[in-house]
Amino acid sequence: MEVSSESDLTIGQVARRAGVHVETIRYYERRRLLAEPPRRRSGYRAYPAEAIQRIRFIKSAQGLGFCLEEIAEMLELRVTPDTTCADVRQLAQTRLDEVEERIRKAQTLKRTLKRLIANCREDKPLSECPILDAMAEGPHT
Amino acid sequence: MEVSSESDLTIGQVARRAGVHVETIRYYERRRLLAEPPRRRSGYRAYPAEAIQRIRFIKSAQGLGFCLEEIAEMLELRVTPDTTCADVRQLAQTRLDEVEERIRKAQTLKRTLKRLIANCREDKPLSECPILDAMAEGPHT
DNA sequence: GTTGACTCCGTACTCAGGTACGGGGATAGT
DNA sequence: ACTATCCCCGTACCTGAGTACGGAGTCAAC
Repeated sequence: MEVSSESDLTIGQVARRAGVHVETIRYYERRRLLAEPPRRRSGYRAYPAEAIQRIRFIKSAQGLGFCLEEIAEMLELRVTPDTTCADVRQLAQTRLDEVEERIRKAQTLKRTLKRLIANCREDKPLSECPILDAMAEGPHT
Repeated sequence: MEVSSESDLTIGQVARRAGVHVETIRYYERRRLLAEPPRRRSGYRAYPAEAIQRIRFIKSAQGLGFCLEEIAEMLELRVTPDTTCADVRQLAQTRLDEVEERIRKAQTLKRTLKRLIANCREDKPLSECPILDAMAEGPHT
């Protein structure tokens, strides 16, 4: 943890290096995902280099399907004494369960769509279209 | 198509039978998914029984992953002369492609989460938590 | 010493698919 | 006749994750 104020970054520099927009950083600050950084006398935010890592962490966790609130929770955990790996694992497990559920639902959907499309190979008039018929019938399985 | 005005339904009756809220029906009307129904002298909407089927169609198509705009498009097709089953099939195929893509992405995600959780079986301190470490690293594969 | 790029701030807007609110008239049951 | 429920309408609000706007101050380069 270096404290040199020479190497501090502006919000724009952080944004470019982390691959996000300036507004996104301010948004994360509002959402308490990023601490309020110290300011220069001009009022400009002065970020330490670690800010970039933290934003990458956030983006990365988003890529794993976590929402910002959950990410905030993980970042909290990280500074709360006496929490263990198991607490984080619990969050990840919940996410995994949800992802598996999403996959199951999507696969049901896929089968239904495939079946409908397969039944619809000819240039029938719409009045006989099996896809429209199926949708007129209620829930799919 | 019966035109008996005796058997017309109020918006609340349609809503209950179709399993949606009254406001949802008004919303669909605004979104042009449902035609404006005739009114009684009181101003109350008077729906024919077919309205229920149409709403079920919408809900059913939503369950297949179609958004309201796409559903509106399908409902349009249904009354446009010279469209065939093939036009509807095209819409369904696009939806299928998207669903398959979603599944692929979710499966990658699932594998990543599983791997992370598996590496995290012990009650390590957070400082060594492989999940947090992984998220600090950037995009996942 | 001036231009152009950057930063500040608060607020409002985006998308989708609804849901909620509130004041007023209509209708049905008793 | 009274009450409970239903319906009318327009408008505002919700979630999530940002994006956009706009006027004012600041910083760096030439």
